[in-house]
Amino acid sequence: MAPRNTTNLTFPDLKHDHANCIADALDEAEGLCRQRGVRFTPLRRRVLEIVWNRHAPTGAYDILEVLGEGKRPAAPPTVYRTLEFLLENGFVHKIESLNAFIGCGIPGDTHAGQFLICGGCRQVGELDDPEIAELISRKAAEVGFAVTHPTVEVKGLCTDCAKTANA
Amino acid sequence: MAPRNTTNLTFPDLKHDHANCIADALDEAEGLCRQRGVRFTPLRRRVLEIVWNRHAPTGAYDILEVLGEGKRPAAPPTVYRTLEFLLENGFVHKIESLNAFIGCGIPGDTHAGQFLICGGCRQVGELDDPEIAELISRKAAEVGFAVTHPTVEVKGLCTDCAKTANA
DNA sequence: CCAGTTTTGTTATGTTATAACAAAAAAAGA
DNA sequence: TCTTTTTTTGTTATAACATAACAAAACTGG
Repeated sequence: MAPRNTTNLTFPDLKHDHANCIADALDEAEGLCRQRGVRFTPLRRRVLEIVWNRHAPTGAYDILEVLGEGKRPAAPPTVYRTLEFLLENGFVHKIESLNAFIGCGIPGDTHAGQFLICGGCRQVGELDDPEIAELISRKAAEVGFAVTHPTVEVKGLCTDCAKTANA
Repeated sequence: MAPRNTTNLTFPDLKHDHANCIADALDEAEGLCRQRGVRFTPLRRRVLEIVWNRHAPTGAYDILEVLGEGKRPAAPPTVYRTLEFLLENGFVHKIESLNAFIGCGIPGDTHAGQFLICGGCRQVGELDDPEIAELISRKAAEVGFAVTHPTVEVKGLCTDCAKTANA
């Protein structure tokens, strides 16, 4: 099985098998929906596919535009509702600082997500480090705060963009 | 000197001396502006005061409304520009997941901010733990990502709200 | 097939944010 | 001090992001 992109280790590898990575993500989502007894409708599949296609943070209105191609154009609530479903099921994450959505590399396991947002190429890598999550929860607990959803969004430069910046 | 609120340890203490905490924040900002050779204009002072007054995440349009009281109402760019200045100088933080702004408890030292967002009372505590920042930077570096701005926004319940929830 | 539920469509509107340019105020140089 | 330049603020318009409310359609379980 070809490696899915946006692993928990690094940035999307530009050399990866993109067609397969999308197909895998869709298959995985479908399986999880079946397990959970929720419906993976054509619309939901399509929206998830659009997000994975971009392989980068995608705004709701971008999705809307793609959805409309060919067919009668859709309205915002269609997309937002679908994204809500995909978020609840852990198939996408929302990047708050970008008002955008991205496919989750590790659905199934519900987690908050730790995102590395490159200011150069605008790509986002997902880091899911339990140590970070745990440290945050522990430090918060020390001041009496019970964490339910620890989100980390860090801005910086990915390897390639850092190289370019230095050159 | 009365304790400023939103410390780096806990939630805003409801018993703190609010009038002084605002005055201190304004004085501190004024001093830093002088040091830096930038202008702490009446508008900038006023916006920062409004944010501190709320002592909770404040939306740009909330600020706008307060600014307009009495005078001729201001327009959005006035507020956004002023917030931009306050952000650049580290006097306020933006909470991305709330699209809102909050006074920074430790201006002067530029830092990304780690926020504890209570889902009960909507208060936000600022935690500025160097260990967390460092761990994030280190883990990111391990995958070749150079962090410039590590932001943490965690949702959960503060001590009081957790108690209430259990009762 | 029927009743109930879930999903999607549709219209309208609310909320957050910025572009572009004009006016006013402050700083800097003569 | 007067003039030039820079910075800040005002103003108008619009872009970008998001949701409420209700109607229609599609699916589910009896």
